[in-house]
Amino acid sequence: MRKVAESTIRRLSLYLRLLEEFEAQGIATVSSEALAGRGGTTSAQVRKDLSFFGSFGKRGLGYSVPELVTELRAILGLDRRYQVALIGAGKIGSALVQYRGFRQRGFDIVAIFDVDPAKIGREWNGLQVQDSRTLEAVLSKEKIDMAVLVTPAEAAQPLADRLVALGVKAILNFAPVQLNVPHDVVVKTVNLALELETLS
Amino acid sequence: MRKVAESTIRRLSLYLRLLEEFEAQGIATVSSEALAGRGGTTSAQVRKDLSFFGSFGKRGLGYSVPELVTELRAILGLDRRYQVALIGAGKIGSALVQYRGFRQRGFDIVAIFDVDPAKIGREWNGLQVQDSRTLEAVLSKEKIDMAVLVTPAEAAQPLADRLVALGVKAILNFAPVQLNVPHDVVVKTVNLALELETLS
DNA sequence: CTACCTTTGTGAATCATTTCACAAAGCGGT
DNA sequence: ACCGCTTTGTGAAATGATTCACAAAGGTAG
Repeated sequence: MRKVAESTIRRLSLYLRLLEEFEAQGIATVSSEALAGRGGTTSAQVRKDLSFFGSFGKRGLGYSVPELVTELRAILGLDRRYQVALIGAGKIGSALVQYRGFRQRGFDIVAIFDVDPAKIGREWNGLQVQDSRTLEAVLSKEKIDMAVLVTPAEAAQPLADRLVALGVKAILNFAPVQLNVPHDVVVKTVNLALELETLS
Repeated sequence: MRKVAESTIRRLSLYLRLLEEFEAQGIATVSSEALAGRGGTTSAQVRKDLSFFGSFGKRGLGYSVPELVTELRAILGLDRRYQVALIGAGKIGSALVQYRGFRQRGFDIVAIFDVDPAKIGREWNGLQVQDSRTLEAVLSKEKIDMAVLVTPAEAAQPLADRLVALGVKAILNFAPVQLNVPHDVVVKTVNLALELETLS
């Protein structure tokens, strides 16, 4: 598969969400025009995005909603569940554990770590917060697909290094630092203050 | 000012953060090469980004750190403080209120709203959660610069409409929906599940 | 079977962003 | 004052993403 722009992937994700809404409303088929209207883009963009992966529509008719949902799930790798470790049991971490959107979309948080003795041992949503020092011991038994880093800036890089050493290939980083990782590891950094800055 | 790409703005924000680190370490001047190294980009990119707004460096020498910090703050509009209203006092909202990064970067949360009677009246970080129905009454007195929407998907659009009617020109949206607003209002949507999806 | 209407899929054209590459400029040493 | 080293600022080239526009295909009705 040739490489596809991140912006395309984001839009495919969006289409999937919209299609699931259509499906819930019992709508059986949808045109690129209709999808674009809901998604704030253009019909040509929708068709081009899909065309990177094949042709899923019927000319004159549009796309079958359930069929396209299935295709998009496969394209985005959402036809399976992912095991996620959460590193950092602060305020944001706590919000993420309870956030239903993750589980709904196939991401299961299966382990939580922190360095703070006051937090270690506490139960969060049925999971015990574990000591960060046991990261290697725990994660070599329990295989995870990705990690979410929610730590202070200075703790992020060392933890990222340890995760990489454990074979983790995808990290979602909420710490306001640029992480340095080998190029076969994907890092996505979300910086909340930065989002506000782009608005101002 | 001619229009500048959002990607440029994001990088400028990143440079500013890095420069503040350099400043804290007492480093007086920095080259585009050094900035690029820390920021995961290239020196040409750094220079091009800055060149949209003027020329701030000295050939052969580089950029004065404190000077460039000041310039970037001005460019990004971070040389003043912003009054922010938080709509939705759920888990994520609660995390955001306590998130120091916002205040540090010049964003002050000055009002919190929710519809849940169990939450209304509670104190959060020195602020009382107010009834969403009083949005208009409160915000016509207390002028705000931007709003952060942290509500369930179905509540987001009506609230966005009310905020727009109140003259709010910038909204940071955490609800997983595409908001419909007039084109003079800037909306930035952050979808946490979507970030994980682009990793998978 | 044909005419007509609709909507896809996709090259080509346009528009945007990034990278290249180099002249101009600042500094230090002699 | 001149030379050599460094680093900026910026047109030009290359690359990437979006939009256009239209032939091909599917459906329906007569």
